[in-house]
Amino acid sequence: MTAATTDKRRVILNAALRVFARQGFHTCRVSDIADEAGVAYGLVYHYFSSKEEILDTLFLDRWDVMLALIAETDGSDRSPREKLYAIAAFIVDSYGHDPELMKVIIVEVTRAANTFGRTHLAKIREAYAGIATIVSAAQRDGAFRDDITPEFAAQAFYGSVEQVLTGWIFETGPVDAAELERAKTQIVQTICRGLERT
Amino acid sequence: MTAATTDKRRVILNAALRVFARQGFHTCRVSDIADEAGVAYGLVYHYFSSKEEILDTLFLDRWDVMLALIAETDGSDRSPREKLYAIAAFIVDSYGHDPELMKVIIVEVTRAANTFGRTHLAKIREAYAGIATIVSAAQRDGAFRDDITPEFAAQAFYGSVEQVLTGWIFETGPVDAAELERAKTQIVQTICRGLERT
Amino acid sequence: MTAATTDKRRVILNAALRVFARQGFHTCRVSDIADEAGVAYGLVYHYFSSKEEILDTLFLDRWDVMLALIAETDGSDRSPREKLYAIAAFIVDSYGHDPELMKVIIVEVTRAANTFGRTHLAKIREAYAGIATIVSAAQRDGAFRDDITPEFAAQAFYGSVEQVLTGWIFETGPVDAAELERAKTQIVQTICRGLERT
Amino acid sequence: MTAATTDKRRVILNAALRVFARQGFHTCRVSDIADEAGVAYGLVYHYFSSKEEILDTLFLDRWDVMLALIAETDGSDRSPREKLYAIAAFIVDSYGHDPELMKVIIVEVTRAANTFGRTHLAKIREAYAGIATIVSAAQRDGAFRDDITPEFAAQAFYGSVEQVLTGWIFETGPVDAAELERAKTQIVQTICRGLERT
DNA sequence: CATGAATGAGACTTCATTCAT
DNA sequence: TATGAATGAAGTCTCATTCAT
Repeated sequence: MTAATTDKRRVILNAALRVFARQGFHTCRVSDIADEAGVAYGLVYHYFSSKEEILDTLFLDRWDVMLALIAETDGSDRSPREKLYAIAAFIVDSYGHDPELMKVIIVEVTRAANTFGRTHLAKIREAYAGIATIVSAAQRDGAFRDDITPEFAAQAFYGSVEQVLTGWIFETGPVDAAELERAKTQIVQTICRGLERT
Repeated sequence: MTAATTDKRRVILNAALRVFARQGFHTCRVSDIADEAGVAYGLVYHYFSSKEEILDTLFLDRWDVMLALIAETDGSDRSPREKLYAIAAFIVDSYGHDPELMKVIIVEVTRAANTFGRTHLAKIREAYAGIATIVSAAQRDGAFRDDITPEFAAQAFYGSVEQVLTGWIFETGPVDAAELERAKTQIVQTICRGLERT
Repeated sequence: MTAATTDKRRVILNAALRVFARQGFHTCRVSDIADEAGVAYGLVYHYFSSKEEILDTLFLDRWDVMLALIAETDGSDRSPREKLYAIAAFIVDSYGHDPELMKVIIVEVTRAANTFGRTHLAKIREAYAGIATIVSAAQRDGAFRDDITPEFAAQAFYGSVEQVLTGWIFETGPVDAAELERAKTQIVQTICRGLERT
Repeated sequence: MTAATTDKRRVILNAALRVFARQGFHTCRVSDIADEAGVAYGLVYHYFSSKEEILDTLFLDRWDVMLALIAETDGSDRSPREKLYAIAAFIVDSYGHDPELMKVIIVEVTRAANTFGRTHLAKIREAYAGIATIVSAAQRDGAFRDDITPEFAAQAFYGSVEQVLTGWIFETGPVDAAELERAKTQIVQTICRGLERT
């Protein structure tokens, strides 16, 4: 029996993810999480101080990985288009790999502006800022036009990506690999063509 | 005393809008709405069958206007870029006119996918479909390239607009007229350049 | 147009009867009565001071007729068995004639001991007392044995009658005339045979 | 400290019984039950899903004992009169032992035809049917006449018993043992004499 | 670590009654 | 008489969190 199997904290976190994805954060009860995890009610409070903290943990764990990816991409010497592709690919593949996690992050955090979005606004804006930095550099390099502000460009890029994921989230069936690839290409095509100097 | 002043239904609706914008739908109580409207608790239930129905009303009243605008735009003989500009302008100006209403619609409905977004999914998708129709026609006319699907183009366009509004919603101060104009232009610039055949 | 047709008080009373019979006193709303009567909400309060007073009126109007019948029967020179038959017949025929009224009286008043039964306890007991008086007289005459107290005899008699009506009330279909007759006979047969000196 | 003292479910059930008997089911609040039990409000809902379920439990627990008694009596080889005496004695003694419980069962369930009586109609009718079975057998044996249907006989018998208890329920003082005995005898005397072949 | 009983504040909704017109 | 908008008290049920074992 490995540590991963018995690490109750992890078990609870995974259970919470499934429950949040299925029922929504506000609609589910802490007992639903405990039931899904197969642990006693009170144990949830042994590992987390509140229901909210569980969601915070799920969000931050993943979001920080993305921020790191953006920072790393920004620092690399790829072309602007390749950089944006890398970011789009990361988000899209995240969905492909763990749709439930991305559903929870988008539906319950980044788009839940009155609750968690508020709490994590700074963190969320870091991502936009990172993308804007890439655009800004591309404008200095002459690769991108400068009639579009980097901030707006970042919003258009991130907004497009999130909208595509939102569409998938509310479709019934799973999304196949081909569709994931197509999405990455189309997002970058559309936005970069709109940004690039011809 | 005009009808508008005494129409309690309207008074309640306006009060609810302010309360939803300020506190959020889930966080506010029906009594907050009654207090804000200056009416008795029970009167809210005289005009609306539930707190939810008030939000539905606020959303549908405005959304239907937008769907009509999209349909009308689609039927007009303007260029694709002009059509998309008209839609972006409508949404952006809606925010300029009544930021609270747009905040509530975006935060509590279109982005609240687990609650009202679910209920109004079909209505929301009508908007995407309308935009896709415009793109599709532009592709047939040869104005737009056809390597981007109309559905994806609609998502990129609408996602960009909503993301811009979301940004404003969480800024502290009001948005000035110049910024509204700049947003319209930049959205259409970016997305249309990405879609147009060169 | 006759007075009976336009007497709104009567219209409301009849509507209330139907509504009480269908939905029950506690479950129905005053607005249900107004709707059924086809009058405005507030008019109900013009004629009656409360929902309760409507039920009181329905009950007392009928119950007083029964008390009069019992008193009259008691004063007549019929045999004890004929007297009890007259009372049983009156109650059973009341059901045959207006099942809704009897349903409301029994279900909402005489058997609703914690609410109206309490209010009208004295009135209800007058009926038992009247029956007991008949039994008592029969015992003095030697027609009935005296090992059963008149009070108990009255309870057995009235309890049997009410139980039979309760049975009908919760049957689905209407009760035919033959069954009404059979009930009268069987009640009087059973109880009187049990009371009569052989 | 015995289990009976600390079994909170039992404590709540007993408290509810007292509260229902005193204030009536519809008139009491769940908080009254919690207060009477000396527990927190929410604990009531930890053990019961609704106020209604508490009443159901009180009713069914006792009613099932009575149905068992009727079935057992029916199967025994006593005389019909002894059988009916056993049933009357059981119900009357139930009142002697726990008048509050019988009050609640009669007032709030068997005579509350529009609410719980409706829900438990089938259960209640089982009792009538059991009594009718006893009468029917007595008619086949020749002990009882057959000019009274078993169903009617059951109604007369049960109606008489319930009417006697209803009388006690609304008397002020407690009922002494002698009166309980007298009631059993008089019920069986009256009804059986009315049913027996002479 | 683990359990789940216990707590209690909080919110929606209902509806009898009043009242201005 | 007649209308129906307006009032507001009341009660059920939920559920995050605590705590004794």
